[in-house]
Amino acid sequence: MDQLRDTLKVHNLRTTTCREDVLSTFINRKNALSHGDLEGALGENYDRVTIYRTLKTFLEKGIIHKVLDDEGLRYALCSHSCSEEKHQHDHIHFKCSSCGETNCLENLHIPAVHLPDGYQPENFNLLIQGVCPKCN
Amino acid sequence: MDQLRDTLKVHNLRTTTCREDVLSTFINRKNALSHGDLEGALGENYDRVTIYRTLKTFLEKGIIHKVLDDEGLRYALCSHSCSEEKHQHDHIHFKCSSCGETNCLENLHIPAVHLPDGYQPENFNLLIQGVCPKCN
DNA sequence: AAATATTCTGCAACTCTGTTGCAAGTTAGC
DNA sequence: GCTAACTTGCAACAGAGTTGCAGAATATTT
Repeated sequence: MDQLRDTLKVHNLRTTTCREDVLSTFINRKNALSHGDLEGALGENYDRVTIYRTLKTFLEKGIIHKVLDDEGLRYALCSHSCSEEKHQHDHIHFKCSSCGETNCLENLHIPAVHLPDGYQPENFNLLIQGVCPKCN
Repeated sequence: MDQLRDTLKVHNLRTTTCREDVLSTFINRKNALSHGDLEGALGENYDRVTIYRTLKTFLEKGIIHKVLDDEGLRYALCSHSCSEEKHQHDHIHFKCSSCGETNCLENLHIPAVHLPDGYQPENFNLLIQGVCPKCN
């Protein structure tokens, strides 16, 4: 897929099979993935450390973003072009307590919150846990 | 402090110095604490494992709740009486990117969100990162 | 197409976080 | 005070994440 290479190029990253594979794993599975998920999917081909570093690089370049979770950290693709300079996310994350999948609800935005004086918000993260449509 | 003993008793927990100390640490510092914070404060008196188990117990009994965070897990006191059966939290967490403290904004509630059909929400967690009044 | 500079990868080693089993110590209730 | 039930500390382990370094791969220049 040339699209993978393009994405990497746009973010000034060299094309390597590991990066292509990690990226395409994010694209194919659509939910948020942990390092462990990726290691499970690609671990035979790449070293643990390489996967960690790939995630870190993607994070810095704005290709993926962190998804907080009761039981750890996951990552999901940034939909709108985030950059090295600024991540901009205001969508909601939903974690299913039945199947365990976490997904970005791209269409739902976090409602505005009026903070008391003195608080300067920069970054919002809303996680909703419950049962997803598939498991319902 | 008898209040500490009372709190423990209410939740059917035996009075031990470790539990009293952990509880009073949460009461004195008012922000959310990680296991590491507690180990720093009490680590010379108690074993790491004991602190872990104390946190786990408090969590199950509804004395503290989890606070999600970019860089790990913290815990904070439940203000309204949560129980073993049900935790009920709808307040907002604010993490200061300058001093690193995370606090519960007890007075601010998470705004209602209208989820698409099929999603059954059970649990909300909103983390706002930015600069707090102290660091502003 | 070859040489070079730059960047990535794998390995080894390590740190930090969190868990489990078990024996010894402590608490609460009688 | 005695007993049953619970809690703690220790040791050992599992998992998550990081760092340094040498060798391999990529992009670039000629």
